[in-house]
Amino acid sequence: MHTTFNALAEPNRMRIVELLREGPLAVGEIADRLELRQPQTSKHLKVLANSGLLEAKPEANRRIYGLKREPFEELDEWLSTFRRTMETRLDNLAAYLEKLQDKQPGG
Amino acid sequence: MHTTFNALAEPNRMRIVELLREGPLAVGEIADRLELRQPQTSKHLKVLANSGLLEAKPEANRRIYGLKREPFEELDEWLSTFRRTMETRLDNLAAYLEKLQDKQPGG
DNA sequence: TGAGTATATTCCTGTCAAGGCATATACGGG
DNA sequence: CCCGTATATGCCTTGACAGGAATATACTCA
Repeated sequence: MHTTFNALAEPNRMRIVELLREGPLAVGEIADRLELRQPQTSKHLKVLANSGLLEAKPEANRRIYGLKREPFEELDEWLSTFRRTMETRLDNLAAYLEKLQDKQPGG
Repeated sequence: MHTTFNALAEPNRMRIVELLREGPLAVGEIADRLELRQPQTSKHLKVLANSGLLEAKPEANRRIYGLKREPFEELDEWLSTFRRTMETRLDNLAAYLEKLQDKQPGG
C-alpha cells in the first residue's frame, strides 16, 4: 500500500498517471506531452509499473503503458475503512460539527 | 494532493496514521506504541500535520494528535473521479472483463 | 544481416529526508 | 523562580532517489 503512495508522491509520476487517464500511451508520447526526457520517463514508468499502477503492452516497436485498476480499487477499500473509522470516532466528528456551526462558546 | 501521498509514503508515518484511527493520542503514547524515539515521532507528526492529515490539540503538558477528515475526503473525491475514468475507458475495462471471464476469444 | 526507431539501462552527481543524539522550549506545581 | 515532565528543534551522517547524458537493447523492415 505505501508503495502505491510512494509512487504517486513524485510529481512527475503523478502527472503521468493523470495523463494516462485519457487512455494508454507509448513512452515517447508521454515524454512528449509532459515535456520529460525519454530516459527519466522510462524510469518513472518502471517505478509505476513495479508498484502495480501501470501495465505495459508491447506493440511492435513500442510499449504502450496504461493504468491498472487494482491499486485504485485497493486504495478505495483502504479509504472506505477510513470513512467508517471517521464516522465512529466521535471526537473528530464533534470538532467537525463545531466548526460547521461557527461554534458557540461556553463548551 | 501529492503532499498527502508524500506524507503517507513513509512507512512510519503510515503506521502513525493507522494507529490514530483508534483515536487521538499524545506524542509519547504514539512513540511508545510504535517503538519510535520521541524526536523522530515529533518530526513525523510535524510532517503529517503540515500535510493537513493531523491536528494537534494542546492539553496541559501534552499535545494530542488526531486525524483530520479533509484530506481523506479529498482523496476520496480524487479516487472517485478515477473510478469514473476507469468505467469510461473501455480499453482497460475490456481487459478486466477478459480476465474475469477467463477470456473467451472473439469478443 | 544491417539500418533505423523506440525504449531501457548505466553511471554520475546533487539534493532531500530519515534516524540518532543532544538540547531547547512549553507547561504545570510548589 | 526552580523543578520535572512532555514535546519540539538543531546538527550531523547516511541512504535513497531524481535528473542529465551516453549507451545498450528490442523490434521492424528491407
